[in-house]
Amino acid sequence: MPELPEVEVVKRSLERKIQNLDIKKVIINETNLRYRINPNDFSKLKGLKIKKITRRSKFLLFHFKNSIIMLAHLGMTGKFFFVSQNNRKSKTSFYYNLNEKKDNIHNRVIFHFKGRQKLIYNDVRKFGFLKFYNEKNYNNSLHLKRLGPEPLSKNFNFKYFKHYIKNKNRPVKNLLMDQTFISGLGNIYANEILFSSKIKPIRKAKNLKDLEIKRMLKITKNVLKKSIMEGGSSVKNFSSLNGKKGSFQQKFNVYGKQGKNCSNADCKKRIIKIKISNRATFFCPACQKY
DNA sequence: CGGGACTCCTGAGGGC
DNA sequence: TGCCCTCAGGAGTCCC
Repeated sequence: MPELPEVEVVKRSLERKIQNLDIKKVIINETNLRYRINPNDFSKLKGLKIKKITRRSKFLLFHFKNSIIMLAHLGMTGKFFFVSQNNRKSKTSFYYNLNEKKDNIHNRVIFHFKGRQKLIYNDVRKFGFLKFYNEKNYNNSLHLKRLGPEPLSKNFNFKYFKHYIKNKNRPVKNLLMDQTFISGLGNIYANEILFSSKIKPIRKAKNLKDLEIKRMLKITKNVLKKSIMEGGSSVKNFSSLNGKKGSFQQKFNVYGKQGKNCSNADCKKRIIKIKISNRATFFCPACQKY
């Protein structure tokens, strides 16, 4: 799933390519994404340049001329591709084997630029969306206004964390996935952060000790930074294009590893899988005992 | 108001 | 081989 590091990587690689290109036309193959597409929004883009792309949490913001902002969310399976003149598809996003012919079925929106380049929004499951705002109102949008701090910002700190968890009976894993507490984590990183922090996913948030909070803060930031540097953990090894499922999972310590040996060398236990709030949760019963 | 349950969607994978 | 079932889950909405 695209989480903060993957979205950040997409942002960086896309921006280099499409900044200052002029939109010639936009072809919409599917209007029924997470939110129904209004083709009029896209026809207004004709002749406009993309000034810049920014990221907030897992959202991408395309800043066009005329103060138009397109808010994009990749959902589960959303991907952007940039296709240049030589027609070589440039992967800016991840995960699936891009057997191109077959995958073209899922090209939902295609932005054509002057000069024959294209930006393709591809999304198998249609959980993602493209929605329009302007420079004045986007921050108050339904999607952005309630978001918690960026994990890598200094606003995500001990004081904030400690204050927030007071009286919170929820499992700490739910807390990590709660976008109003911290924005940008999803199921994979929540599982991995708890493993590295040696904290049991069902632990009640309010019972976390100060030292554990400090450990989690540090690990959260480190895991995300490292993953961005490596091009997004879940993208790792994907560039070979073989799309073998195991190739991206091998980076993980617990996610999808139920029944496998714990990756800590001195631990003999196997990773187990449970459900928390109906979400798959993986942990080592020995390393994450409390 | 907090938080759990449900919902959208399609393809992969397992069982028989 | 093919059919059917379950699972994957971000995040908005509903409801207790």
